[in-house]
Amino acid sequence: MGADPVARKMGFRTIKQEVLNRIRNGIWPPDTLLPSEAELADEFSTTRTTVNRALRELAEEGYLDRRRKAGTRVQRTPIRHARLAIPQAEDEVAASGQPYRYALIRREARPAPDWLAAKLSLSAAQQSVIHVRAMHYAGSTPFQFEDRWIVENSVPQAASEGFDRISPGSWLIREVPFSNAEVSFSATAADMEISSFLEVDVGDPLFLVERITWLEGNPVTFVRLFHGKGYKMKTVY
Amino acid sequence: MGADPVARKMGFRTIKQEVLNRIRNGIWPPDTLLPSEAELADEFSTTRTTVNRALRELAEEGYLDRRRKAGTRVQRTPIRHARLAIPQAEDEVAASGQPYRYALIRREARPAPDWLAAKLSLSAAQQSVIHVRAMHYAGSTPFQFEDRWIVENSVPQAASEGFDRISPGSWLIREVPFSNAEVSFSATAADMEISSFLEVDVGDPLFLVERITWLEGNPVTFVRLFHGKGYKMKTVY
DNA sequence: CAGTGGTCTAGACCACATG
DNA sequence: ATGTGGTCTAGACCACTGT
Repeated sequence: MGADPVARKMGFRTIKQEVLNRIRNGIWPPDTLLPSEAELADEFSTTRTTVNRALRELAEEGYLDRRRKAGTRVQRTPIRHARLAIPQAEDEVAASGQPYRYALIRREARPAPDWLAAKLSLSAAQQSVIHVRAMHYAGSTPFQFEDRWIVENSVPQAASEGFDRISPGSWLIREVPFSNAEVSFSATAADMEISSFLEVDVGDPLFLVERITWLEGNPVTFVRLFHGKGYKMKTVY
Repeated sequence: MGADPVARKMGFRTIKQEVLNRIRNGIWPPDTLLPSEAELADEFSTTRTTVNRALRELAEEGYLDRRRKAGTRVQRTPIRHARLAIPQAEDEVAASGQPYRYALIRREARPAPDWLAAKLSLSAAQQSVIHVRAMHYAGSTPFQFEDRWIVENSVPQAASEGFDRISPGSWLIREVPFSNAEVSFSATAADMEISSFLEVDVGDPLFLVERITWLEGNPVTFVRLFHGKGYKMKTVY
């Protein structure tokens, strides 16, 4: 065997695959120090640029750990990441082929409650918030109950928006498209109000998505999205 | 104004930022066709390689849509993706600083029930499965109830593993580290058995992770992970 | 067919972390 | 101090796809 007699096209994809194979076959067990980029480039008869891209992507995908001077090592436990889309209710319903409908329940401007001020670390100037509750439907079926708080100081335009035709989510994505967010997923029990809107029994388990959004360090919005019975968030990795 | 008088270091990061700014400021509204890589390279006094990396990453992050010949366009609705790690219970507990404990409840080899055979599209040779139920604890607190099915034909080594000292999850990651998976997250109600193990009331909402794993097209395992009260899966994006 | 992105080459300089 | 990855340059050929 030895070197491949008919060297195949050595693209960065081929190199990624070959490196994965060597890890998989135990040639490079976890924690192994890989040869340097220069050495690999030589072995694969290619340039360091190409090797770099292959290794950089593998590191991004969780298989390798790279550090300057220290070199490239095989991760002890490959940390796999699922990539999951966080779609708007509207898009999610539309993707299922059902007609989407939005309905505002209530919109009110008011001072931020203490728990919200604490949760978002609101400054004195950010104490004025807008509370919006709304429903999203897939056809005639309740899809999602939205309970949202918007920091007026961070998005002044919200003061003049009634949210009776457009959902706060869609509106925000248009007004503040580039933001950072912290999301959490959990299970919770339906309270009386939510159960009536989602048409489930009180106490029924609901899939809950909570998200805090910032724009350049300023808190923009906190939202709780309660999903109807049977909802599953799926992904592949 | 016009051209920047003191041109700053034009790395691919700077270009990414500048492109994002132009989208954000409405200079390049959604659906806009961006200048070609060559033109941008010229504008930023850099090479096409650098521009390519900037745009490629922005496309990967969901901001741009790139097609040969068609060019690069601004996404209508930026599709944001959250990257979330799918850790082993053991790692998750350890990360919280609490002592981890594993306890096997039952392990039994048996023919696959019909629903499982259907769910995994099991062939005739894959009808023999191992059913494992186990608990994961954080200190003395129940953390996770694991209900797992392993296809014996796909992982023959499982036949001689008792799973009384090592959890099926940890064992599988060692034996079959490179697999594809389909994951779903949902909320469910605790049944009598699970509620007793997780020390919650029957009917209480539980966060449920379900995962099907394949190795080169062959079904390896199906697992349901029921998480204790108050569990939240968090991520940032 | 022609224009665009996709990728590779060959070489260089630099930042950084480790020894 | 030195080796490694991080990044950039300048140029080239190719693959795909819209016109």
